[in-house]
Order: sequence, then structure tokens, then C-alpha cells
Amino acid sequence: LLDAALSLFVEKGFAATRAEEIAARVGVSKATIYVYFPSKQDLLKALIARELSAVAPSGARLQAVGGECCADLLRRQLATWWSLLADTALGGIFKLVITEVRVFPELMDFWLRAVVEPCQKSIGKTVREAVESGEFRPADPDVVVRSLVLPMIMGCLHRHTIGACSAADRLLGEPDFFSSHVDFVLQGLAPCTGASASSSARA
Amino acid sequence: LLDAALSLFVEKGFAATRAEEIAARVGVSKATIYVYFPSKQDLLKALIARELSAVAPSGARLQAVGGECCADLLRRQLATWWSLLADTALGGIFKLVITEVRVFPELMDFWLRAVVEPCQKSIGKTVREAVESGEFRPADPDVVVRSLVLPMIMGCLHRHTIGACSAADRLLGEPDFFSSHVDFVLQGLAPCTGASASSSARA
Amino acid sequence: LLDAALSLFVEKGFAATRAEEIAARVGVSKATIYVYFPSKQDLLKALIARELSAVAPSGARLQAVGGECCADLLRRQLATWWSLLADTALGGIFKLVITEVRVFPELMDFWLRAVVEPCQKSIGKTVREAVESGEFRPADPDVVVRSLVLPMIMGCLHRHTIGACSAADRLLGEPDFFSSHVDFVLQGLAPCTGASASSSARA
Amino acid sequence: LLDAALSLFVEKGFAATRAEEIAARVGVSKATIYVYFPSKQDLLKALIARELSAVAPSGARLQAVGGECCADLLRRQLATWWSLLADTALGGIFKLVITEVRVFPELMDFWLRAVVEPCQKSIGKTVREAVESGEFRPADPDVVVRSLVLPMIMGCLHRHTIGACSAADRLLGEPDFFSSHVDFVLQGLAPCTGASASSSARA
DNA sequence: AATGAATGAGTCTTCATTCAT
DNA sequence: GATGAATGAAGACTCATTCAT
Repeated sequence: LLDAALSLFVEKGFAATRAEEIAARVGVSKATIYVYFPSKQDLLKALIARELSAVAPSGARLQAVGGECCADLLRRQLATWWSLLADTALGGIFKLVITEVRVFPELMDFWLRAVVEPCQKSIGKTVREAVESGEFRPADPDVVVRSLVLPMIMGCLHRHTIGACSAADRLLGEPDFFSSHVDFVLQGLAPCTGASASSSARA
Repeated sequence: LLDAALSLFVEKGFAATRAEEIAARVGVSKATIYVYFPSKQDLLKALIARELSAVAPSGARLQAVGGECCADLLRRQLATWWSLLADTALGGIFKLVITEVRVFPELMDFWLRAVVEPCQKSIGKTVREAVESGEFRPADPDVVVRSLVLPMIMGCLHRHTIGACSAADRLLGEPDFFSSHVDFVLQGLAPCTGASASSSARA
Repeated sequence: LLDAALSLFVEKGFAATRAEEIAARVGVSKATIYVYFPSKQDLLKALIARELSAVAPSGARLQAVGGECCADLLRRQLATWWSLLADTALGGIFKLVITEVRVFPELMDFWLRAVVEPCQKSIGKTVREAVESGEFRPADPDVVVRSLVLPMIMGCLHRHTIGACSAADRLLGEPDFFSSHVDFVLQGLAPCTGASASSSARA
Repeated sequence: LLDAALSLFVEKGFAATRAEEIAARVGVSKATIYVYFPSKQDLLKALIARELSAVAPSGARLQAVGGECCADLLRRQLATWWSLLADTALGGIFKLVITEVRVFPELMDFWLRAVVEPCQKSIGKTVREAVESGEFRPADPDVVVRSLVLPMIMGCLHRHTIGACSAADRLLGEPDFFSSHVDFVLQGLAPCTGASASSSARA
């Protein structure tokens, strides 16, 4: 199955994973892979494609507001994102894509469509509304989105790299970290603060 | 030289880089590599070790205060870090370690010593002082450090992955992004804000 | 097959035999070897092991007496041994073991089990009986066994070394040589001779 | 020096010995070898040539009789031979030649001139005289020479193979063994024995 | 559909050999 | 004369891939 390939590719990288290992993990023969996929690379592409099509709907499902403020909507959107990264195979795919884009530039497409676009669209849209409605002070929505999302991506990378090897630095795995981080950023976006003198000078 | 190996390993991954390519890039024969390194793996380790020893002093160089507030000290510390990641080979090493740590768990050691420790020590210390002096409101310093640093690491990953392949999402490469991000977080740590109602309810 | 490897190893030595040659001689590809044996060394060991298990039964088959004297039993035992060395692959294995034992000390085990032990047991036993029954004069059975057997081993070495290169010194290949040699030794063991004055002084 | 090369070639075989090892053992650089010898093979040939020229005089020095019987002269000749094989590098050369003749048939020449010829000449001559004088009963001198000498060659092979690896089968290293063996054979050559009925029937 | 057997095309690694110093 | 540095040529071993069954 694609699942075995995915977890091995994520763990050891595409080049370092032997077709035989994938087969062995599923309990079939090495040759069986070639019944279903013309080549190892095609297996990789099929993998990514499957995951891409799985994210699309989730990503598109931008949380419509209840009566809540933009900050809370953002929190919900980000929480949804995080559970997507943490609980599904998507987190692994992220590591895989980051590891292999330079070798297979086609993967860029995945990144754009599964990461950049949804963030821009669903999260960026909420930020933009918050800025327009005055709930946030003026700020580049793209920057805000990244401030919010990047640590999450690092968190899922961590889970498949450092976190898989050592118990040190477990903090990134805890869900609390992300809500704290979001709080820091969102509070920093609150409109009327005269705090932190020197920073305002720069910003 | 080690430099050629580094850039190739960063670009294509350890397994996908052929010894011959490294040699060719330096203009020597494949066999010359083995005059200086017992194996490809040893080359990798020597690489990492060299970079590690180069960072250690820089990382330890915690900026002693002038008469500035903790926030500004932090800004300067983070800027130093970022120029380290952006202008030296260190950024590539980060990608390499993240990519290969599952295959060579020995690299964990590098990550802990070059990333976790210095951050904890030099940046974490400043954060702790800021909280204690009341410049920041109460917060877990470890969480704050990560909120600040993670996007920087993603930034340097980006530079060696997505950013190397496509002009899309160039934002992460711009220095402004990081100062903005730091501002968001630091303002979110200012003590006396009543802003963002629902978030304070949660925090 | 193992046979091709055996004859090449015997001819050129382990280190000087290329895996490709072995494969070529059987008409398969170099890689096929590695389907069946993890390494060239394992091929060597498998080779020896196979031959070892083939000798064990033959070696153990100590000729039970008819009504013959010990000398004749010995002659028959030695003739059996010789045909084993001359007509089977065992002779080659002997040369191989002698050639490679310093590089692969594990081969010692083979030598002990295939050469020393059977000789000691089956031939030594007959000699001991002959001495006890008075058919031979008192003598150390171990010495006698070696006096009888060593030229045979040299003979099989010869066949795979000197004899394979030149027609000179063909004598060792002839079956008559061994029966003559055995006769000399056995007659030297006859009990009641006053001959060869100086020798008896020393013995 | 040639000595280092000799002991390594004897130990591991020509193909398995690296030029660097030889140099290291003498304490010079690998390149130094090529100052004195055009190639590794030439080193081997020079080795053999040197030893060959060293044996020639010793071999030729056939012991002239005092007033002793042929049997005693033979014993002295063989003892001289054995001390040559055991105490000088010659024993190692024998193993080397046997190991490598198939790869370098030129070595045949050494064997013929250092082994076959002297035996034939000096020892064979004494045997022939003994047969002619009636001290020995009629026998093919070539066969007798081999009966006497072969175990000695095996003994020196043993010393550089099995004996170098294990304490088992130490017997071959003891000088007593050879004098016993020679006694057995020489007594078997005594003229007037009616012993060992069946053997005389065959001989 | 599944696979055991086989292999072509590499890839790492070795080592005898050269040569400028 | 000696050697450190470099390498061409080769050899062990690997692995994605094929194919007859």
C-alpha cells in the first residue's frame, strides 16, 4: 500500500528507501509494487497526489463564522489545521516534500496547493477581515499568516525528525504550545498598545 | 572540500548525492575524497562537526546589554542568529540535519548543541529576565523562545527547499518578515493589555 | 554454482578471483551471485562447509577388517583416502584451506575436522592396534599416521599447484608412488629387523 | 626491505597484501617501494630470485661422506635440509610458491631449481648409491627421495599455515617427528626383511 | 494478480601506481 | 632518495526493474 511507502519515505528519504523494504512492510513481494506502479518515482507521485486530493476539501472547508470575533475564528482555523497535520499523514508529507523538493521540483506544486494556497485563502482572509474591521491593527496579512503558521509546520517537521529520535525538546509536540504561540501573536496584533517602545519605532 | 559536499548534501540529500559529483565540483578525482575521509558517512560527520565548532562561539556570544530594554536585546540576539543562519552555511546544515536525522540519529547531538542549547541559554535567559523584571507578562520562557525562533528555522529551511525552486512565497526570505514576526510576539508579551478578549479568557 | 567458485579459488586464490569471473564461468550475471550469497567471503565459507559435510561420512567410514592384517587394512584405508583426495573436489579444498587459513582463521576448524580428526581416528586407530598386537614395533601412532598421510596431502597440493603448471615432477600424480611410500613406511615398522644399524641406535 | 614483503606475502598471499602494508612495516612511505621496484610483481620476483640464489649454494653443498653408511649420510643431508627450511626464510618461500604458481607460472622455475633439482641431485644421488651398494634393496630413487622429503615440505607449509593459527597438531613442528619418519622409511628400505607379508607381495 | 529469479546500470570503495617537490 | 598528494582502473556490492511462470 501507499501507506507503507509513505512512512518509509518520510523516515529515510526517497533515495535511501529500498523498494524491497516497502514491499516487506506490506508483506508482499518486491515485484508486486511494479504491478501497481511503473516505478519508484511514480509511487512517490501517486503518494503525494493522493494526499493532495485529501487535503483539498479539508483546506477549502474554511470555517464560517458563528458570531465570534476574527481572533477566535483564527484560533479555530489554526486548531483545525494543526489537528490535520498532527493526526493524519499530512504531517509526514510535509517533511517528505521539504526533503525532496530540490530533487523533484514537481513537488513544489503540492506545497503551493496544499500549504500556501489554503493558508493564504482561508487564514489570510480572516486576517484581512480583522485588519479591515479594526480588530487588528494594520499589518501585512501574509506576514501574519506566516507568523501564525510557520511554528506549526516546524512542529510537524519536528514530530517526524528530532521528536522521533529523542525525548529532548518534547515541547513542540504539546498542543498547548501552539495555543500559547497563537495568543502571543494575536495579542501583538491588538490595536491600541503603546507598549514595547522600541519595537513600535521599528514597526 | 567540505563545502562542495555540504551544498550537494543540502541540495539532494545524503543518499542521493554521489561521491563522484562532490569530487567533480571541486575538480578532483573521486578517489581523492577517500584520501581525506574514510567514507561518505565520515564526510558527512566531518561536515557537521566542522560547522558545529564554528557555531559554538557565535552562539555563546550572548549580547551583553547596553542600557537597552530586554525586548531590544532580544531583537538584537535574534537578528544575530538570523544573519548566522542566512549568511553562513549553517542554514544548510539545519536542513541537512532535519533531513537526515532519522537515518543518522547521531545528528541529534548536533541539533541539541547547536540549536536547542544556545536558544535556551542565550535567548531563554533574556526572556526570563524580562518576565522577572515585569517587562513581559508571565509566560513560559521555553514557549516564548520557540515562538520567536521557529519561524526563523523555517525561514532557513525555506531558503534551501521551496525558495530554491520557485519564486512563489518569497516572503520568507525577506528580512522584514522576521522583524515583523518578532514585533508581533514581543507586543503580545507586553504586560498591560486588555485586548483580544477571548484570548485572555483562554490564556 | 559453488563448483565454479571452488575451481577458481583453488586456481588463483580467494583474493585474486573476481566475482565476475565466477559468474561468467557459470554463465550468469555478477549480481546473481549476490542473490545466493551475501558476500564473496560467504561464498567461500559455503563452499568449504558443503565440502566438509561431504567428507564427514566418507571419513568416518573406517574400514572394518575382513580377516586381514593391520598393514593391509591401513593400505585400504589410505587408498580410500587418496581416491577421495584425487577424485573429488576435496583435494582442491585442501589447497584452498592451506592457502587461505592465515587470512581466514575460521578455516582452521575445517582442517581439524576434515583432516586431523579422521586421520587420528580411523588411521591412528588401526596403527595403534597394530602396535598393540605386535604387528608393528613400538612407535608413536601420531607420528606414523603423519608419516603415511603427509605425502598424500602433498600429492594433492602438487596436483593443484606444480602439477597443474608443468609436466616436470609428474611422479607425485601416479598412484604407484603412494603405494610404494606406504610400503616403505610399513616395512620400516616391521618388528624384528636388525638392519640399518645406525638408525636403530638413534631410534 | 624484501623481508617485510616476504613475510606479508607468505602470510596473506600476494594479491591480498597491500603495498602500503609492506611499506608501513619497514617504516617508509608507500611510494618508496616504487623507488626500488618498478611494480609489486617485480618485488615478488626479486624476492624469489634473492632466495633462489641463497639456496643454490646450500643445496649444492652435498655432504661428502666421512666413513659413514649411506643411511647416515642421508640423515645428515635431510637434517641440513630441514634446518634450511625451518630456520631460514626458505620455508616461507615454499608456501608462497605453492600458493602463487598458478597465478605466476614463472615461479615453477624456482621450484624446479630450488626443490626438485637439489633433491634429485644430492639426496637422490646418495639413495642411488645405497641401492647400488646393496645397502638398500632395489627401489626407484625418485620415489624414495619423495617419501623422505615430502613430509618435510608439508612440515614447513604447516609452520606457515595451520601451525601459525592454532596450537592443535603441533607435532609437525617438532624435530623428532622428522627423524622418526626418516627412520621408518630407511628401515623399510633395509634389504633382507621377510616381514609384513602382504606388503612384500605387492612390492 | 503475484512472485522468484535474474540482471544492467550504477555506486562506493580500494589500491597499485605516478609525480611534483 | 624519499614522500605526500592524487588518481585511473578496477572490484565488491546494491538495487530498481524485468519477466517467465
